[in-house]
Amino acid sequence: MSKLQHLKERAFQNPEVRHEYDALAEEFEFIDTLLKMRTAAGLTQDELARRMGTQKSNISRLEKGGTNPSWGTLKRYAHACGFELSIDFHGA
Amino acid sequence: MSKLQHLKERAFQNPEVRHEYDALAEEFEFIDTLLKMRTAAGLTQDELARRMGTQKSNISRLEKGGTNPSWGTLKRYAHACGFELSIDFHGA
DNA sequence: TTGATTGTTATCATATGGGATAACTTTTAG
DNA sequence: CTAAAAGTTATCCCATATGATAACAATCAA
Repeated sequence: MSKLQHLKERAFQNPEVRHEYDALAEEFEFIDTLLKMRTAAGLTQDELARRMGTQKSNISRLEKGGTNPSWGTLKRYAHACGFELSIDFHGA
Repeated sequence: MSKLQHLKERAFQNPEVRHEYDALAEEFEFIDTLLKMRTAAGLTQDELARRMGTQKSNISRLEKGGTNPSWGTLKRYAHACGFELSIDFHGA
């Protein structure tokens, strides 16, 4: 195992660290999903914004993370990219 | 085809009607997902509310629909039920 | 029936999501 | 290099999601 791996494991012993890490990982994945949709649709932020009836700055804000978008906003984002969105839950 | 089916098809010619219908269907499915999580966890609204650090009245409001909850709220709901939540998109 | 549990509704206060605008930085094409 | 396109950041404003409390209705067991 690499030294880095070792440090990581040690750090993960701390629940605070672990939780923070997981939260970040989730957010990355979340943003990645948005970006995948937009790039799959071949749209710029500006074009997407227009389709959603909003401004590119707001799209950027969304895609930079750190916010807590509503389900409605996410659906509109998806629709503007030509997709449907669904939630599903799975055992923790 | 039943008379009812026939009426339905006629009504669906109207895009307004169609859209409204789809929106309702989506919301039903959405609420159903929430309910499925809570019942799977065997929780009452009150118990769930306590786990989420809120009130049962707010849970009821959520589950009655007509609102536009944030992604964060949905995740907290799921977590309180012992689930993880994920979004995925699929071709319209 | 009656009481307890569960869910609903109404209402208020507050935090924040999201719209709008403008200036700025980064990236890309010529 | 330079101009245009794409993305970012800051700010203001408003609508509304959500917390809190309380009274009410519905369900269910004893």
